[in-house]
Amino acid sequence: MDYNFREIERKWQARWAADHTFKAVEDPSRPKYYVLDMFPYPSGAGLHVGHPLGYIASDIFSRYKRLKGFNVLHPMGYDAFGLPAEQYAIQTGQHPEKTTTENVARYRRQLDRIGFSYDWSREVRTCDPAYYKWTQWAFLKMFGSYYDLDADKALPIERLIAAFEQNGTEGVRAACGEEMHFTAAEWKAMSPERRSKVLMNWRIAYQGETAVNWCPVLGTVLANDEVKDGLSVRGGHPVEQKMMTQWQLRVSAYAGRLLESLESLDWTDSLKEMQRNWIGRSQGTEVTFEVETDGVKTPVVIFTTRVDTIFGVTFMVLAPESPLTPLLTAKGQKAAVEEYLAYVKKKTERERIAETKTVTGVFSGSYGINPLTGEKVPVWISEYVLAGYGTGAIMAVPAHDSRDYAFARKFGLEIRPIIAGCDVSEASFDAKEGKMCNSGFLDGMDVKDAIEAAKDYVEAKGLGRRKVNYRLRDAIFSRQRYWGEPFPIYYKDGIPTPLPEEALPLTLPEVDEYKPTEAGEPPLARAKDWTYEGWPLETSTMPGFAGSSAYYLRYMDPHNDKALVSPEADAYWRSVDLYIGGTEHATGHLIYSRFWNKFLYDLGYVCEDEPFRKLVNQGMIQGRSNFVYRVVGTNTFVSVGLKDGYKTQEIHVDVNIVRGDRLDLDAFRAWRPEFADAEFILEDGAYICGWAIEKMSKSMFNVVNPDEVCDNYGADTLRLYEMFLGPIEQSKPWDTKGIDGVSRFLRKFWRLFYDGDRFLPEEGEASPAELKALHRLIGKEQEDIEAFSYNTTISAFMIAVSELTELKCCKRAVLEPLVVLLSPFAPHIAEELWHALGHESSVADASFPAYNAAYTVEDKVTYPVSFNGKLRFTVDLPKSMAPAEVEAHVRALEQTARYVGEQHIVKMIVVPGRIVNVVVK
RNA sequence: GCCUUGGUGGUGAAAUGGUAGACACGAGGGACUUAAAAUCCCUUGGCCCGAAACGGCCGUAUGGGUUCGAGUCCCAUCCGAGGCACCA
Repeated sequence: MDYNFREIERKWQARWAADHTFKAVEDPSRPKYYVLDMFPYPSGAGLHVGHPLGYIASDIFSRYKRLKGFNVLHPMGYDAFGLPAEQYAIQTGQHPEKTTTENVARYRRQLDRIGFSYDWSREVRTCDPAYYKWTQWAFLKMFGSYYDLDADKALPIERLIAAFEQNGTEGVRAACGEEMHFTAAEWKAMSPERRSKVLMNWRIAYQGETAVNWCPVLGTVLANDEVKDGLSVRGGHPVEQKMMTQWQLRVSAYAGRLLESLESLDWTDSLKEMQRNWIGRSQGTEVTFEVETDGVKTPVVIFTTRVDTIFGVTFMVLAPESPLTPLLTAKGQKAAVEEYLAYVKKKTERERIAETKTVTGVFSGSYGINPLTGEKVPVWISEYVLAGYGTGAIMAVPAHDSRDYAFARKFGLEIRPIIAGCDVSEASFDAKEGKMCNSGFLDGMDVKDAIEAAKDYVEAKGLGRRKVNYRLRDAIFSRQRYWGEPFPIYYKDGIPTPLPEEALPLTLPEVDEYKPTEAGEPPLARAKDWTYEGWPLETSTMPGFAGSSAYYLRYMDPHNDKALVSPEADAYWRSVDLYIGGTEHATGHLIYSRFWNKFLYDLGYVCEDEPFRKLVNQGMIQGRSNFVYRVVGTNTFVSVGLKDGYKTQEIHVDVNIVRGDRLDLDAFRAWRPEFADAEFILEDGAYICGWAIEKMSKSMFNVVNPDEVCDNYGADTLRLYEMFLGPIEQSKPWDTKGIDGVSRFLRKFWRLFYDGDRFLPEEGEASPAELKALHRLIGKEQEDIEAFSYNTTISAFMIAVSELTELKCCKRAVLEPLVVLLSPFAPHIAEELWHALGHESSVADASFPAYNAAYTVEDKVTYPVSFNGKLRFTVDLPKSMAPAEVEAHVRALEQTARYVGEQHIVKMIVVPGRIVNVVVK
């Protein structure tokens, strides 16, 4: 019997599905392990070989953990709401649900061929009303909560309202948009509209006006992580800043906790660092400057991390969008300021980024008073100060801040150094080192000490206070699009009002077109009767990250229609033990999910504070493109090695008709009609293609479909090969050159069991050499899988199989454990052989063989080693070593021992005349 | 500019501070075969000596350092990848 992978794989995939082999059931008597992949967006293009890289890695780990006795939860689903399906719908008029369903079916077919151990009974789709009911539910909970700074967690908004009724804002410490103060009497006197507006200042999900990223081409706002270099991540369309009223999530309230608990996570340092930067904690001071405008005084709070440089302040700067800007514009400067504001406003975000080096600004006509020196300094307005960070106003110290320096140089403002001996003739001196000067009471202090001393001073004198700022902004949560979750909000007398929980899910209505209305309203405004009890419903929808923020919780209890997840299921599965996915979600999904989870944790719906314990980032698989070279003006193609002799045109050729850079000539002629009569200039009888590493994409003809690899080599070979390619965290090009190696390995493995039709395994005792090969592999595999070093595990496998082949091993006692060891990597062939060995149940239910170190130790003899006439230590040497060699070794050891001195040498490995390994206790 | 990474044969890559290049691909040579496929064996970092060797020298981006011993640790430099970027 030959290794017929097509038949074997088809057979076992059908069996696993029919037997529900991988169905996970809560079982408190067994330890759980939750392995999760980042669920895919089912695009129209289908899977390419890059997608399954992470899925294969997690599948191997799942199967391994299962063999180790864990009750493994390994689910899969689809992030099915999103822009591409909607753009397609706008173009074709097809309902996005239709294309999404088709794409999902195609993904599923492709995934099934690779033999994953998913529990498909737990599949979720974010666009399914039974699923998004819980996305809407969470939104309602956020709408109904505020963040209490004393409790340091989210609490029901009713508690805040009760506090307002008692004492107004007095004594309330809670995360909010702007500082607000009112008494209980004032609160009670407010109209319902006013109260609704005021509460928005505290709600965790709230409606508020902010500068948003508006993308005119997509007709929607975008979150910060959906914009890169001033262009939308999806589609690459220009994005501009615009003030708009939008739904937002108060993620900023969780900035401190998101930062702190990062420490406890088993994620890579680089990913944690990315999140740290994104959250951007900075410790500084808020200081109040009196600003005088046409004789009127206004207190202006500025934020700085360097109060110690306050004696070097020579001007102040306001953000153009700051609400203070009109207030602080003096009459005489009004025209100039307005002109500048108009100039800033018409710039797109992209232009703003492109021109960061151009310094612009305008004088406001006001003067601020330095609270420490009483000195008057001019107040300027410039776009280099951001309205959204700190207080939107700064004190400028050009001598010690490079941005202030550039501004001062441009507008001829004074540059006053306050650190002794620094040179500011060419650039600012930003370093926090040196001795203070020109700084009153700080003079002579070291800069590091001055920072603290200045903070203490400012606080003691009541001029300001210490303040921690975060860069992390609230997430804009509405999109003016069709294909997303509708908000469970209606407008009663114009007041945003939550739908009752019983009304969920609020399902997406049918519309005649998927475009915005003529009036510029979102597509949902086209829906007939989009109302609740006669009142209009919200017409925007939620963004992509809404549905993906808590999907890992839904897998724990996917069919529950009473709760997102039952307390029992949550208490059993708790959180994801291993999460595998790409780094591209570092500042999006992975922040939102953590926020969402912490919120649910605060309200007591989940028992773990963090969703993803361990996270592994798989690298990307790039494409390896191939080229042919057409001699210009002909239909003749010249092989790469000879192309320099001709004038040629480089043409991408489909990598699927190239093997090992050799072009399949007939397939090439059949590929395109215009190449049907192509002629070739060969080298060494073959046409060799050129190549380059590029992104895997249709237009480069370098997309390799996993289906084709499964057809030609089998799923087991695909799995093994993708893992053998290199460490999973690393990006690497897909190159089919090496695939024959693993394919050969599997056939060799098969031949340990079958010689033609003869089934070889037999009873009887295994030889020491055979056991040694087996146990070395067991030890190595355990160690490597835990470290996600799958490529070295596979190498160890190849060595073991070569050894056993050479030993002509046919002992069941060796071969049977070998099948179990292989099963996480190549489950189909393992299952087939496992059943051939007479087992009824799946190899997935076998247990991982126990490692016995005794078999791997070589025969050794212990020799005493002495120097200076005293016995110092012993050394193990192979039994087979000749006496003369032993003598040489012992002398070498003595020499080394002299260096090592009195320390005790535990182990030493020696080759003739040379010490190789000394282990010192 | 800042942060995080990485730099090892023709290629993908291995190496708790201890014989660098395991394993695999490719290449070259050979066996089996009418032939091919499949399979198996040998060689394969560079240079040198030699009839042969279990011979010698040089090699992990570059330059220093720590160590009995450095691909691995420390410092500086160069190059690549990813992230952030007027965040005061």
